[in-house]
Amino acid sequence: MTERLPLYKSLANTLEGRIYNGDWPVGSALPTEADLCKNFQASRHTLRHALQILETSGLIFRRQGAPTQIISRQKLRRFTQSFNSPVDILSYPRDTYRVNLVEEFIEIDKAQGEMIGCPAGSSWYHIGGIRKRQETEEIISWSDIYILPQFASLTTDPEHSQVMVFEQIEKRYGARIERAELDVYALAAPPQIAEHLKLKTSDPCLVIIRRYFDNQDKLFEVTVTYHPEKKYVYSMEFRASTEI
Amino acid sequence: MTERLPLYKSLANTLEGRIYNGDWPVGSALPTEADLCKNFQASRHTLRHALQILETSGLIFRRQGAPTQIISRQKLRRFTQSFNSPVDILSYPRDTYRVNLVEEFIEIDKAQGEMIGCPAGSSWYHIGGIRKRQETEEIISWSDIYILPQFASLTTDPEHSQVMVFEQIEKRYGARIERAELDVYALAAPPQIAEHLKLKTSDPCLVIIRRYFDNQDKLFEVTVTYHPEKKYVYSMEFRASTEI
DNA sequence: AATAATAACTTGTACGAATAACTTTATATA
DNA sequence: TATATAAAGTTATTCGTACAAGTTATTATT
Repeated sequence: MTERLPLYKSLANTLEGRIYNGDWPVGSALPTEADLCKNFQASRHTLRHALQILETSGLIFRRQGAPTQIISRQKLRRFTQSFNSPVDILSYPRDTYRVNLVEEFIEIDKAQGEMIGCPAGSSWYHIGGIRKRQETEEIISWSDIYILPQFASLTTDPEHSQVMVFEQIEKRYGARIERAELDVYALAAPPQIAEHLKLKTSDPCLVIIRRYFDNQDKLFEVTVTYHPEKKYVYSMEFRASTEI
Repeated sequence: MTERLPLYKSLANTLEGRIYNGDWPVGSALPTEADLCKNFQASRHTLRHALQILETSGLIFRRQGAPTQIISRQKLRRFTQSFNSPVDILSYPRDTYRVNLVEEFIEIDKAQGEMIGCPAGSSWYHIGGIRKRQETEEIISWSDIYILPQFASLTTDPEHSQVMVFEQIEKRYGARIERAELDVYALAAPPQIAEHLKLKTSDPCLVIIRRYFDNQDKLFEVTVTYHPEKKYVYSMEFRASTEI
């Protein structure tokens, strides 16, 4: 049961404990590698292996030439949700498809700008349409998709209705999603939307706004979707992890 | 501009390229460390540093004694959302507080079981109440909190109304959240809830269900919150990362 | 006194070597 | 043939040394 740990791991544990214990307070510097080697009777190689573990745990910060700094007293417990693809962020079933009913170049007014998160007066290409389930033809949602005007031509792509718009942008224009924002709230269905979704006005809707930013942090696509009550549940899972 | 990379990094890049190129297909084994050292004219130490980078990138899998396996052709692009504390998953403003209006031991019926995600007939302690903003006394939400019966006594804690229930459970009973599920959907306010939130029945509500699991994957708390239209927006941000 | 050059110190990179621990293959034993 | 043992091969750990590169403190210069 008493598994013998390798020296570098045991050293890492010891140092972690000493830091947690406050022997070297946050903000102060760790002793030099040479000193630690002497104190713990370990080779520099072994000691550095241990320090590397503390570094990836987020306890210390190292910079060539400068003393090692203590930056945290304990490993953070983080809760992470992760996806391998932006498609999973959307989590739409694959057996659905989109039907475009509106396509137009527009200039955003003040109210729209606040909703989608861009300055009033900016120009976008607007695609409005519904999403249906392939088998039952059931209407799942209404979506307003706003993309930069230079991407307008992608609606002529033959596979347009089957593929997510940001996937087309990534493929055809080389833009890469670096960051995405997601807002979720409940709203009484506005008259136009209600009509398309075959609802009564004031029926509850789940509104999901997604904003996609590229590697220059420039907003290049916004989608606003309206889901009728009970037709859609947005689900997520979070996990604790001690990795940095 | 041509920054000279250290040998181990350059080696890592080269190997990454060769793997991407298919020189060693996924599932096959990388040449031994000794062979790679000979081919690339590097010391074993340097080579292993490079391999470690590939390992944390998720390209190779290493096991003492066995040959190194190729497990992926390229670094995954993952989208992650991470928090330092479960409180941030909730993302409630800190200037709010909870007022309990119902406290009771209950047995879950079928409909409740489906909603909160536990078997019908199981026993829980139910806390029902509203959340108010500290300054304006504005009502933000109604919440139903379901906890295991053995945790019932925590409602007597003096700081109960100011602290999240799972925080109390973590502190007093030592249970740790290992995993959390989150469901979000829109719903017309049920009569009782509407009354507490001072809404009309059928006014739209945002329903958020959270399920907390411990390290044995046992469900130990479920909260169901109802937010009136426009009072609450659930926001998230995702980032691309090439770290594993 | 302010600035530039130098020295001292600290971490990063890179080499070499030996042994331990683990896996797989080959061999011997029942 | 099936099982246990031994051998060979591979990665893991640990020591050592030297120099490079970056940071900080000291000294020299203006």
